[in-house]
Amino acid sequence: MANDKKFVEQITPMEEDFARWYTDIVKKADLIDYSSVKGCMIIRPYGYAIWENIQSILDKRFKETGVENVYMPLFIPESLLNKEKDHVEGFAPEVAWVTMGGEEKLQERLCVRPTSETLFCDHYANIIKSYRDLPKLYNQWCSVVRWEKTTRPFLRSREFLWQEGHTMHRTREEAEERTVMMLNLYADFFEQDLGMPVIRGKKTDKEKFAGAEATYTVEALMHDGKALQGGTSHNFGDGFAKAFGIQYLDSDNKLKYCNQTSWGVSTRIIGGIIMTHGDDSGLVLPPAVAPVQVIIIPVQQHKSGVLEAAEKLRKTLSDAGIRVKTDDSEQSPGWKFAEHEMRGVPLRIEIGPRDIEANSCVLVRRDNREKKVLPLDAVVTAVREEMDLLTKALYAKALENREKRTFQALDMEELKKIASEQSGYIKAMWCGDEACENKIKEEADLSSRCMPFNAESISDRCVCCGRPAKALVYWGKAY
RNA sequence: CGAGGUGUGGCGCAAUGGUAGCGCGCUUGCUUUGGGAGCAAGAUGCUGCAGGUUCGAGUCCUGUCACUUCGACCA
Repeated sequence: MANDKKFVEQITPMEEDFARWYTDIVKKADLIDYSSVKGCMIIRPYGYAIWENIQSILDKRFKETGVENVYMPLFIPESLLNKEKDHVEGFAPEVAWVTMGGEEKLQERLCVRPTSETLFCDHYANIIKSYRDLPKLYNQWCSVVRWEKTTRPFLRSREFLWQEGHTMHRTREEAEERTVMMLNLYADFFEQDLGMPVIRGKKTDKEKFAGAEATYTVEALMHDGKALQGGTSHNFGDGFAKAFGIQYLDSDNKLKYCNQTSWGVSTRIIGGIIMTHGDDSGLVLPPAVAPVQVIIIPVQQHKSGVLEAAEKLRKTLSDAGIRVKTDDSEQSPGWKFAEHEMRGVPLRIEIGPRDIEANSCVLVRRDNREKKVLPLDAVVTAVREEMDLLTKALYAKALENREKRTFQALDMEELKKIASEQSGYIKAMWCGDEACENKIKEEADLSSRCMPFNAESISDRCVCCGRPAKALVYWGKAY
């Protein structure tokens, strides 16, 4: 029965319009608000708390590998940005410039960082002298600006929050090792904490980072079959080092160029979480990053003892390190159920007179709405267990979606046919020639997502030109 | 940046060029409370912004800004 009230609060069903479903969720779950500058979003407390959780998990793991946090300036002088040719060409079309200081025109215009390679390099050139100074493992949490034409909350905004790690190494091998290490760190985070299966692989030259020798990526597939680049890790070799003169005196008394990496993930992850796990009732958050992991809903809270029992339960869970809140607002229980489901809270506990009498409570999971009656003294263990099961269930469901949406093609006809009829990944062999990549983009509207590590071979011919194939590529449409 | 769509109380919408209205939400009171509760009484508006046409503009025209969809470009 769609009474009016329910109808008004409803979000657009995914199947009807995925894009609207997405914007409904970011707005109605109070993740963001639009600001007065196009493409710059206000990340509201509930949305920012998700980011804080992502930050704290990753930051801890970075540091476990020896990484130190630093802060670089917001501005990059034009001359500095221009030092590495591929890099400028890659970013020039989308940088914002500061040309005035107060009322006076600046001698040299400054760009608002779109990424900070150049700043890190400039600094590293000053502080690295000897092999004893290496490696340098720096990271910064900051925002960057890229003047995008079309913008979407979390997925593409003109200013976005991210972390960018920049490391300097003695050898190419050591840099490569770091590049892969960070990619795997991201992949584990996506899979184990966020319940998002990813494909680890290498970007083609066309898709790699401006100035990089190799770009590795973790690619996730969204519910609608579009791909999302979750995080990237780049091996720069000594390209930037040569452009910026970053040299060290090695133990053999020879002056050598450093080898460099960079790696990053952004608030785009939040968009990925929404589009991977969300459903028609709203957001579904993986417990690892959910601002509230358990919401307690007192039932018949005006009756004596109910709020007290809820508070006791809240304290027990909170003391066990679980992020928990009680909703003791005046709304009806049914309203609260729907509200917290919309906000993606992973677990709900209902407690009312019936439960109190039986010394129990009702635990409900967000993903499948399964209810369990629990004795009060078993709550902590049960909550931990259910959070774990829920993350695994999210992963399994997302993996199922990806498998359902992964196809393969042996020739162009097949590729185009699948691309026009289906939405997802298409596996196909590739000769390595950018001309074929461009042709696939033009004719099938697909971009190369990545060349997975340890890929199988489904043919020895390029899907496009029929020449001998060099790699298996996952093709798709991306956010 | 190209083509479309939309801007009206907090939210969702309505109003042949002629007194801006409805639903939700909000406030107050009572009754309710295990899946978006009920009744009653209230409050809330420089119609995105700037010009123009007109006796009169939410409505027509021009410009501008924002959001949005689809393309081209990108984390």
